[in-house]
Amino acid sequence: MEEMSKSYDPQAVEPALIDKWLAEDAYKRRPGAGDCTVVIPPPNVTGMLHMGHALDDTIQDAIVRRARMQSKSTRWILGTDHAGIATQTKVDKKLKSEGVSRLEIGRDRFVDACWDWTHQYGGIIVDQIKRMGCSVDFSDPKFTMDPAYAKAVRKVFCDWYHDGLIYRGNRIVNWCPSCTTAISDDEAEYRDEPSHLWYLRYPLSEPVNGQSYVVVATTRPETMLGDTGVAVSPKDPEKQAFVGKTVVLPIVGREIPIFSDYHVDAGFGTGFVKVTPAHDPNDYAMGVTHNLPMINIFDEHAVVVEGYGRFSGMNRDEARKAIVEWFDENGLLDHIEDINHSVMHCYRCDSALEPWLSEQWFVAVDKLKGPATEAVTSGQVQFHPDRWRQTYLTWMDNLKDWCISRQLWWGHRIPVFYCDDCGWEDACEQDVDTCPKCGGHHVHQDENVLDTWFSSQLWTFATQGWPEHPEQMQGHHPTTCLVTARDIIALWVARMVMSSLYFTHEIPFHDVVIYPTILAKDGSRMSKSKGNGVDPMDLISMYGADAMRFGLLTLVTSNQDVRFDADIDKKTKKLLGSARTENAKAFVTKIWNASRFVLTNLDGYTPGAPQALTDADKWIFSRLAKLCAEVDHDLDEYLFADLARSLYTFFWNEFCDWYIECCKGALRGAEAGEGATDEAARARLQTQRNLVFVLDTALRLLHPAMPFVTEAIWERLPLTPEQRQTASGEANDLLMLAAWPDASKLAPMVDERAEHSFDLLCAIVGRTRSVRARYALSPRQELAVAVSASAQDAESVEQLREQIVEMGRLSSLTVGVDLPKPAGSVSSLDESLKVYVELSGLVDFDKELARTRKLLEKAQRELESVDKVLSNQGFLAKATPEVIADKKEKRASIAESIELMNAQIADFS
RNA sequence: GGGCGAUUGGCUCAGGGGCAGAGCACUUCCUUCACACGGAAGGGGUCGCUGGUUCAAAUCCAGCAUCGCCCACCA
Repeated sequence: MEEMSKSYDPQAVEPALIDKWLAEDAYKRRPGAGDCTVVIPPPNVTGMLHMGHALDDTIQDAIVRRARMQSKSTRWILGTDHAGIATQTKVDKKLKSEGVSRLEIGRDRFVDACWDWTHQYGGIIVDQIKRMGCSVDFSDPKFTMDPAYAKAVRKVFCDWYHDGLIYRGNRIVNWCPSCTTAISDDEAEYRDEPSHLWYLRYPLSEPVNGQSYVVVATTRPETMLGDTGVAVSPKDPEKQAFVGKTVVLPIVGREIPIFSDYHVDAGFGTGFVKVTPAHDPNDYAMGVTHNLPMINIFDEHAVVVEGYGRFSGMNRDEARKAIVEWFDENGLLDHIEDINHSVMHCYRCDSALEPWLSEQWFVAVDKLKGPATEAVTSGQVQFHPDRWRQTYLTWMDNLKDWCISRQLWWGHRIPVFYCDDCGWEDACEQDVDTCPKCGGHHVHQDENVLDTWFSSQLWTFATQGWPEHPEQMQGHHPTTCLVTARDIIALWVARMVMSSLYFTHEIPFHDVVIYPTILAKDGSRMSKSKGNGVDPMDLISMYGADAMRFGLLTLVTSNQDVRFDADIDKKTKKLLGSARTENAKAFVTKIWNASRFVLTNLDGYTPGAPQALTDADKWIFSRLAKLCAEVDHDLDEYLFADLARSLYTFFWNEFCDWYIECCKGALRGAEAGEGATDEAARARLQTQRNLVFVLDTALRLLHPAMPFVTEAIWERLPLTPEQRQTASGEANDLLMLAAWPDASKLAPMVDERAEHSFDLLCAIVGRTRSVRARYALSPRQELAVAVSASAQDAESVEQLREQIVEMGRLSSLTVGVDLPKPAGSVSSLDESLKVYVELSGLVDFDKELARTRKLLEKAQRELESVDKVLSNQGFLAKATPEVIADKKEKRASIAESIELMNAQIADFS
């Protein structure tokens, strides 16, 4: 076995292990007892891995790695999303930089360019996922535009179309004039912008109550060209006289009616609202109710269409300026107010969206939302943390029909075919070129493509052979869990539940794990434009993948967002470091070094079962058994911060700080050469076996969080082939496939008595260290210690005598029941022991005297406060017996401590 | 407007009726043969504010303040 290098270099070890795992086919889907199926939330092909992905994938890997070690049937499906708008935007930009527009090259060549882009960049994120150590099935990646996937998408569309769930309609949609596509409500972003409220005068056809005009307030003066009415509130008595009258629309000269509608808020503006049904969702609703004409004044680029004189051909901003000027010049501009106006923006290109009347495809949701609600209220689908259930249910409750058409070229084209000759129309799973009705050949397909979420909603089953090979889903659907971010609970999670229930009659997953959003250190969202984003690959190159993963897991609490502590150079935007990840890196190094210590102390080792020789062994076994149960619990409940904390505390603060130190004596014992006895040699061997056992088990438990360093060490452990077997008993030499520790088998090792004994050791050793530090004694200064204890505790201390003397650097250790205070000793109460450290001649007792008096005062104050509680009748009557007993015990301990201090003061005075 | 979260040491965060915690940073000591990416010992907090419930509140409840997120609306 290769020697362990003095320092651990993740940059060398990690890539080599990835190659090894892949070469040995360890990532492949595995048969087994029990199932663990996870689909990776498909990142956009255009993307680079960001912190959200890194966290998402780390969580999934931890889940999958444990399941694999348990020899469950694991299937972790990899894939990417074609991301319609995102990809089209990038390809558009690329073409533009080459001096071509997509309109010039046409649809087919543009789609080819998108495929080229996909092939060129789709692999980047997959490589990054691989570098993180994610044990996803790289051999069978999915893509939402794969031919098989496309078939699934098409079947879903056709079935819903024929079942009457998909329909076409004229609707106001959020139109992006730059992407020239409809954007769903969920994809639009509101942003407050300083703007104005323009008060415009609309002349009445005939005066009303002596008034010759009404004043309307608008933030969009340019849309007045399309006005077909003026509305007032039915609750506004003063305005009722105007209802039924008409105004003459300036510029256009159209006579339009004044009517009353509940949409109008009498208190806003003047109480008169201009109504533009083709360019505002509310006005559209009023237009439908009142049968108003819907006049579209903009083309797809938000440029004023023909027929409006000099205003035609102007874009929105030009038209606004020109129209306001016109009103001003003609004395119809009443006044202008400043206002903060929230404007919808395209979440991709950030252009202001235009409410625009157009023909779109919709999914009717009334039949889908009931079952999808039921799946969650019944607990079949569970959210972790549970509170996200409410987000899901609220959204489901308010759900409106879903606009699924997008005016893009990149995506699944809507499979509806039209016959130009006879007007036939149908959704078809196969392309059609001859009309089945009239036999004509003038058949064309709908130009629109589907919303990206329409295809990704099928992700759990379309990636598993549905609909052509349903047997592939057998035993792997519903999937185990979906790990994702909270901002797509509605966009994606909810839609997966709806479509899965409809088409597979199953929920898509049992558990939905929502992790906190990672914010920058200042609490703002990480974003490219702000330059405050952290690239996970930078973290990996600075600290290694294990450290990044572990650091990320410590962040996964039930919070809804967390700040990542990375410092970024403001000028260069370079990552300077992250304390959290740095600490995780130190932990990786600690694991390496502790293991190196164990492995370099194995001379004469032969494998054998662990067996406790001392309370120290019993203690660490007990702690290990508890850790194992804790780790299982944390993974079962998706409590990753707790998982990381448990592992860290056990390995560093218990195993390294105390147990290994405790073992050093026994390991050295037999090295004394000729003097070594058989007994010392036996103790040494058993200590080695115990160390290997604890280390081996700990590495297995650490593996899902930190796969690399644990695998690198484990291959060097002197284990038998049986010990290396998989959980199902197959031969194996990878930790990744080795059997997961069985908590129920370790449970008998829990030993509360031994844990108490070991606490006594820590107390005595800790006290001597503390005394040395206080009096600036050399760490090498040996001290004589006396301990007064109960009979049982005295026995425990005797049991650990060797370890205490060694670790505490004692010249002598006297143990007894009711032992008197040795002269010249400093005393203290630690745990249930009175510890006397003899310091005659070593220190200045005046100093100690002053310190003791101060402590005594504090203890007396404490005693008073405890006595106050204990004399409180309410407390005695209502507190639980345990709490009262604890309090009494505390009082006794303070009293004892005071007694000790008094004795000490008497001694030193 | 509706909902949710946060507010605990200088920083990033745990905890969740009965002794206030971790990591980083800070102070002192230690290069002793696993580890200075280390060890040991320390200092540092009125748990956002105001009330209430309770024998007991950092923890539960109400209100307030600040920060943030989601949903809806915005002529």
